[in-house]
Amino acid sequence: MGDLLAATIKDVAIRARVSTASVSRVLNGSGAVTEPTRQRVLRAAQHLRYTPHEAARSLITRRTRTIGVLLPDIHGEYFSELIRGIDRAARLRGLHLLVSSSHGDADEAALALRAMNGRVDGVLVMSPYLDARSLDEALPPTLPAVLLNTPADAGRAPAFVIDDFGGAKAMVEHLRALGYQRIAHIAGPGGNYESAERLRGFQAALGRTLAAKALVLAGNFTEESGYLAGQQLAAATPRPDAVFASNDMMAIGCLFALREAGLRVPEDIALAGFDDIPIARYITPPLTTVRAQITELGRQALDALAHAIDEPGDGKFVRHTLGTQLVVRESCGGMRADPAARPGP
Amino acid sequence: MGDLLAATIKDVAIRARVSTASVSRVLNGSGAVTEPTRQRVLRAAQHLRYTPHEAARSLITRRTRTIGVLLPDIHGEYFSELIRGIDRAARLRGLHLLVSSSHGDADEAALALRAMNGRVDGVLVMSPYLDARSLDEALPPTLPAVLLNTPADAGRAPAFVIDDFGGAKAMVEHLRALGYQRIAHIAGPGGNYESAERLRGFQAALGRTLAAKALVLAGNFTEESGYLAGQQLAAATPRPDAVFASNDMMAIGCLFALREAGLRVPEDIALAGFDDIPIARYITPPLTTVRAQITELGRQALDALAHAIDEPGDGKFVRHTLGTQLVVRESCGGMRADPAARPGP
DNA sequence: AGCGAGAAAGTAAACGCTTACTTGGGATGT
DNA sequence: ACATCCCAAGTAAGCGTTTACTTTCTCGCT
Repeated sequence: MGDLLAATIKDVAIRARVSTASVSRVLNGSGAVTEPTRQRVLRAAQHLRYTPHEAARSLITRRTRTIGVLLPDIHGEYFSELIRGIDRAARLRGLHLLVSSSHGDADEAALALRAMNGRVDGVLVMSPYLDARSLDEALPPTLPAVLLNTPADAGRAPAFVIDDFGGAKAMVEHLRALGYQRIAHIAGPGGNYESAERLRGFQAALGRTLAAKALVLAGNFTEESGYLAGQQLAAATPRPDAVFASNDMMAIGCLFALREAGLRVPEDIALAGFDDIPIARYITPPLTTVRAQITELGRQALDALAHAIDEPGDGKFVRHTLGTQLVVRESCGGMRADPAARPGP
Repeated sequence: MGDLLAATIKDVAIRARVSTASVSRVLNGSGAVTEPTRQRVLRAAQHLRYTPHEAARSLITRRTRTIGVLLPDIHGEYFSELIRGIDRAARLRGLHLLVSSSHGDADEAALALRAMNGRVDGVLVMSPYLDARSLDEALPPTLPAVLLNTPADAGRAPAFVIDDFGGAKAMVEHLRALGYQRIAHIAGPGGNYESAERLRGFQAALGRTLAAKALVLAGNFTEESGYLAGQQLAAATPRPDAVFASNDMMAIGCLFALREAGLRVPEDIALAGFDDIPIARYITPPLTTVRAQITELGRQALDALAHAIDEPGDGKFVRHTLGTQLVVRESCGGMRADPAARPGP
């Protein structure tokens, strides 16, 4: 009796000498069954190593217990922290994750989204590039969704966003309070919502006149783009006395370039980042940054999605903003006591 | 009227005034259809925003076009690089990824594996903790699988492993060649295959007598455990003159502890890691490490799995070993010219 | 003893799709 | 003009589940 094909509920039913309905009832704990029947079914199922075929099950129950996760092309620790938060929350609820990452443009994202039809009960979409219309078009109208770090006008679903504006503003205000005068910015990719918000925070903290003449370099959130920007900064005249990078990765790349150019951080030039990825505290000097609770963002978003799936038509498409926290370390000079600034037990 | 429920093939058929069979034929490009029919169907489908229900489709085709990815609790860039490699290769083949990460023990992994039945065409399992028997038990016997960094005796499926032993050995030999005498090791978690192999490589390079008295500290691949180990190392007498950490994350944590203890790297103590995660080149001093092509590992594994799915019963459960490469940077003193050692454009 | 209530188990109809098989013509060959 | 072949399109079975509905008993009650 080779088990070339996996056992089905029918096989179990035959072996246990009951109907498939009873097998189903036993396995799902629904309906009433006598103990002897229960035992027979359980034994048969175990013997055949039976596992229900999920596709068949979800066809009839209209539930896949899977949620789709659509991510842009994000790198490194930001990515892993986010997934970690989502994965944990999902596991807690017994949900599976269908992950599709590395989406450059809206078309790719829309395609991936369509392909998820019938595979997922809802989607978590991180689409810093998509505006409301593209999203509405891409999302099947029935599909519960939760948006992450998405522009404000994308009102088709609840959204969770990091307070990029507030965090950036606080950071730049901190730098100004420390006495830095010429603060430059390494921006994230164009058209990206988070990037834009952080830039806006940067400018808001500087005020109209200062912002107008501030040096803003283009980047794309990778270490490498930070490195390139760092080279330009080191060569600029007049040289800025502080740099606020739009994320930690770029700050780290920048740090490397600055050091190569013979500049000391923070003595010659202060450096700050955004995200507080785990590595930030381990570089030299430890990086002053804005803590964004990425794992928490993932967790909350998944919880909200799970809720939206269980209670459809709750209708309130609230936009939740997760606060940030200034983490002062040594890369900007003004070191203060801060429990988060040191690693360790 | 309202599209409370997503449109089905039937709706399309009715609207196009053809049978569902014809709709299916048009949409899948199978069978012959006249151009007028084709057009009608296409128009109807578009108008209804029809997307086939994947669960139904895979129920009959017995293909899900999805592969399961089972990962242990790995962190940071190792994780994201691996996923990136897998995701890219999957996208190229039009495959979806059902990801389940953060599995501590074998039981959890087995559970996750079972839950994937009927959802995936095959699985990619990274199970540095699982031995052959547990795996055989957990894996549905019919399910194509590819193993990642798994102990050698797990012969149920093809495996892709990093040459942890060779890489570690080469690194320690390099350290010895540089003249270091008392080389310590920060090990990875117990029971982990990679950890064990790297330790074995460390010992092999030292030779029996030296290995017997070498300082080996326990770690678990996190920065924090590296930090703790670093504190112990700084306090040890006699203090080692070099440390080989089982991965880069721990090396980075260790670096931080050493520096806190007032030690200079590499002058007072040399430091080396393993993996060459992207960040390794950006810390100070840039970390000498062993490059493991993690992205490539993911890519090759996925390709092999796709092949195993398309051509079942190919039967050759080969074990592929991916070579490593010594990346000499500054953390061990003996700086040499090496293109990989510097970042840049 | 007879009857109804309830519990346990079975029957069969979906779920949305693909596909082997059948049907119905029009074109072709003689 | 009639048989033959083929192509386009339709019919319906079946993928593995769940579940509403039905059947069959066993009890308890009068």
